[in-house]
Amino acid sequence: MLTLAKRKDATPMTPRVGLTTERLVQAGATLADEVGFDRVTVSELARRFDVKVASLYSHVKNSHDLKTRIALLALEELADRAADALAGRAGKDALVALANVYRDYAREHPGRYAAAQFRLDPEAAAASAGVRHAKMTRALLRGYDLDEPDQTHAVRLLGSVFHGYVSIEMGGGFSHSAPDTEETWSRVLDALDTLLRSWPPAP
Amino acid sequence: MLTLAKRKDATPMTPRVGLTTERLVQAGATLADEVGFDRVTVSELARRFDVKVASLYSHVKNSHDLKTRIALLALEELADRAADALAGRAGKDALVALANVYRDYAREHPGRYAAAQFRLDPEAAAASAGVRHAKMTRALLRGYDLDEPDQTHAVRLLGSVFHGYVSIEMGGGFSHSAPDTEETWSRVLDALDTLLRSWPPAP
DNA sequence: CTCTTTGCCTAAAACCTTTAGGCGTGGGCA
DNA sequence: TGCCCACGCCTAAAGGTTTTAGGCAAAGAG
Repeated sequence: MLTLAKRKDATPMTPRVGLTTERLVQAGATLADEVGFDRVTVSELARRFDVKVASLYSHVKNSHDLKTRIALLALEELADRAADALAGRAGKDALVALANVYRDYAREHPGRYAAAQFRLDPEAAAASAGVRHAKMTRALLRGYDLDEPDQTHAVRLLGSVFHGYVSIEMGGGFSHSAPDTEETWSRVLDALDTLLRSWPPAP
Repeated sequence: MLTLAKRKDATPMTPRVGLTTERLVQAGATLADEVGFDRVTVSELARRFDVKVASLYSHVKNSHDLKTRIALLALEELADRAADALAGRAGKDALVALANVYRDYAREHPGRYAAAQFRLDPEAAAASAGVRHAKMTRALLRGYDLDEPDQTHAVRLLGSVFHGYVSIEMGGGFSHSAPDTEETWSRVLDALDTLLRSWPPAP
């Protein structure tokens, strides 16, 4: 739970709560992790800051703007983690590390992760950390021997697998079957490593 | 646009419109494809049937129920297409066919595809066509030489790639970069085929 | 021809979004 | 020290979605 300034008492005109776009986005991200990104609402946020709803509209254009900002935050956080994980690693070591960044982030921050999937309008997308992510995946691939355009293909494949796996797993899609997802995850990473090591030549 | 019964005239009490859960779900799916799954709303549906909102609640428990039903419809349609595509094919041929089912469906029916990703509660998930999908992917893998548990790992990998790729591509994630996604898609499928053909043994 | 069921309606409460305008409070400036 | 203005949160209000409760008329059964 968020613990924020309470001001329910009768004090006629109390000091300002100190709203900021920053704080709103942060609180929004926390809220997303608690109740799900789709339930992040301007009203709920106002409630948590113990402030009237309209007050938030000075700091955030509208609901969509709020969600966009949360998405950007999540992408940034993810990229930071990825950069950390990649530092000093190469080859399969780096592959596993990067893959786990996404998976762990999704587990620790499901709401933020969902936010990272939020459909951004082109301008926001361009200004997002999405570019950093692509760059880092490319960096990771330096440990393998791939030229263009295969490198781009590989970047996209890795992105697809990471995102696809994590999002299916989070959605419970792998639940009711036998081998635990932990084992599958490591075998999938093995397989990807093998694949990248011997990427099939164009026909 | 949906073309449905209009009854705006002054006829005191006109014949019933003929609402059914079926028709609502169908119209909901169409609506999803037109405006996006997240904008599918009981109100909008009522508007399209030219009927009062409350009338829908006899056919659908609530908004969540409606969305769940649309999701189930989409999963069913997808499974039907997959079954068609898989019939009479094996090996890489089958792999490509199945993969394209997902991709094409997402392109033709973005709203329905989004619906298929809707988080189902466990009961609904169990009753969904999700099982059929898993079975078909397993069937596809008969063309490759995989024993358990590797087969399950492979099923999950394929699911991840298909879903991940399609959903990133739909979200515009592959937009601003050079090689067109068509080429990547076919190279990714090549790669998967190669990988399945020589699945790395457990360590 | 009456009875019951079915199907859509009115009414109403609760909640979220968004805009417009108001008014203290605090920081800046003299 | 004191004045002023911008900032920060508020009230008010309109419009949309969700959901429940209860009503009335038409359609179909006996």
